[in-house]
Amino acid sequence: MNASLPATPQDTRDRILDAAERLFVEHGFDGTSMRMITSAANANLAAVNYHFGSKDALVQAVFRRRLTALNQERLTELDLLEAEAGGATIKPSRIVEAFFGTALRMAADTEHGGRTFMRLLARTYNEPNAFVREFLAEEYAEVMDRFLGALFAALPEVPRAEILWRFHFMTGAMAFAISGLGGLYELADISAADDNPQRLLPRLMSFLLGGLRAPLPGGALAGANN
Amino acid sequence: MNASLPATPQDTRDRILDAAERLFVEHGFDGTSMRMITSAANANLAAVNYHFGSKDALVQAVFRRRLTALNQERLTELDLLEAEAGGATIKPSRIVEAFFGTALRMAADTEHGGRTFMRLLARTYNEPNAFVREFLAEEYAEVMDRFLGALFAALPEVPRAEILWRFHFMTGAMAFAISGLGGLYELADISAADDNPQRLLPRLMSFLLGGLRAPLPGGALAGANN
DNA sequence: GTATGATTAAAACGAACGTTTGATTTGAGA
DNA sequence: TCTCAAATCAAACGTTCGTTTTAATCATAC
Repeated sequence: MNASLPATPQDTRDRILDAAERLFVEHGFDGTSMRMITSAANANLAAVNYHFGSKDALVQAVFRRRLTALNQERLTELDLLEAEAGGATIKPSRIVEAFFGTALRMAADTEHGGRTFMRLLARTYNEPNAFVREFLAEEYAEVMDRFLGALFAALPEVPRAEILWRFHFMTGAMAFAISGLGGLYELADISAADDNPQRLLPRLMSFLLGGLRAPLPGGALAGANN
Repeated sequence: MNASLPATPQDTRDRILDAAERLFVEHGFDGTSMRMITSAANANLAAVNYHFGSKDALVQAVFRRRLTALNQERLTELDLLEAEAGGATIKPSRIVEAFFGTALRMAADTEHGGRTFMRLLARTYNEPNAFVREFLAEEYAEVMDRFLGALFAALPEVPRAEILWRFHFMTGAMAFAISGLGGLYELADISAADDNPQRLLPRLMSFLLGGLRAPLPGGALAGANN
C-alpha cells in the first residue's frame, strides 16, 4: 500500500550489496557489522544470513558482483590484442593499458558504484583477512597468468623476475591512484592538488610505462621500448 | 625463582609491543584482540590497559616506537642533501632515495623487527580506521612538507600536481614492494620469483626513478633528468 | 623486617558481535 | 479464494570484545 517499500527480493539483495560495498570502504570488513549493513540497506538484520548465508559469503558476493566482469573485460582486451598481433609481439604498453586501464575506467564510474568498488578492491590487495586473500587469489588466477605470460612474451630479453616485480610495483601505484590522495597531503600546499578523475588515467599510465621501461637494476638495459 | 620470567615492567611493555606489531600485520587492528596480544606476549590481559591505557593507545605506541625514528632519519638525510647542495638544486633521485631508501632499509632489517613494522606501515597507508589515519597524517606532516617542498624545488618546471601524484604513485609502489609478492603470483611461474631482499631496493629505485622521469601526460616533457 | 608504590593476577562487567529461531507477512499460481 | 513457498520480522542465542575492579605479588628503600 505504501508508495515505496514492497521491496522485491532482488531489491533487498542489491540494497544490501550496495550498502555493504560502501561501508566496507569506509570501515573495513571487520569494522562493518551486520547491523550497520542491514540498517543502511533498510533491511532486517536476518536478511544478510537469509540471502547470502553468512557475512563472509556476503563479502565474496560483493567482490564477485563486479570483479568477475572486470577481469573478463581484461581478458577480452588481451584476446583482442593477441588476435590483432597474430603471433607477432605485442607492445608492452598495450598490455599495461589493457590491465590497468580497465581498472581505472571502472574507478572513474561514480554513478554505478564502480568507484566505490574499486576503492574497496584497491585496499583489499593487502587485506590481512585470510579468507578474503585466498578468495581474491583464486579470482585473479587466470588474469594474472595470462597477463604475466603476455608480458614475458613481449619482453623476452627482460628477466622474468624483473617483470614480476615491476608488475607488482605497477599494481601498487594503481591501488594508490584509485584510493586518491589521502590526508597525508593535506598540509602540503593543497593548491597543488588536482584530482580531476579525467586526468588520472593518463597520469598513472605515464608513470607506469616510465617505470616499466626504466633501466634494469645492476646496469643492464631494459628491453622495453614502447 | 624461575630462571626466566621475573619480567621487568619494561620487558612487559616491549613484549606487548612486539606481539602487537606482529599480530597487527597478520590479522589487522580489528582482527587482533587484546587476548591474542597479551597471551602472545606472556602477559596478563589487563597489562595492555595498565601500561598503555587502551587498545587505541597501544596502536599508537606501536607506530610511534619506530615511525618517529624513521621519519627523523629521513629528515636528517634531507638536511644533509640540502647542506651539501648549499642552495643549488638537488637531484630528484637523491631526494627519492632519501625518502624511500630509508624505508626499504628498515624493511630489510629482519632481526630487530624492522621488516615486521614496515609491512604493518605499508598496509596502514589505506587504513579505514579513522583514528589511525588521523594519527598517521599528523605523524607524517613535517616529512611530507619537507620532501614535497624539496621535490618542487628540484623540479621547478614540472607542475606541482604532477609531482604530488607521482610521489603518491611511488608510495604505492613502495608499499607493495614492502608487502612482497603476495599470493596472486603463486600460480604464475613461481620459478620466476626472486624475493632476495638485497635486490629489492635497487629494483624499486629503478622503477621509481623511471616513473618520476617519465614524459608528462599530455605530451609535455618531464623535466627530471636525474 | 616492614612499609610502600608498582606491577601482575583472576574475575567479572556491560556492550556488541554473527547467527539462529519461530512466527508473520507477502505475492503469485491453482 | 485458497495455498504455499518465499521473504521479512522481532526476539533471542551464545560468544567474544575492550575495559574495569579488587586482590595478590613483587621490588625496593627505610
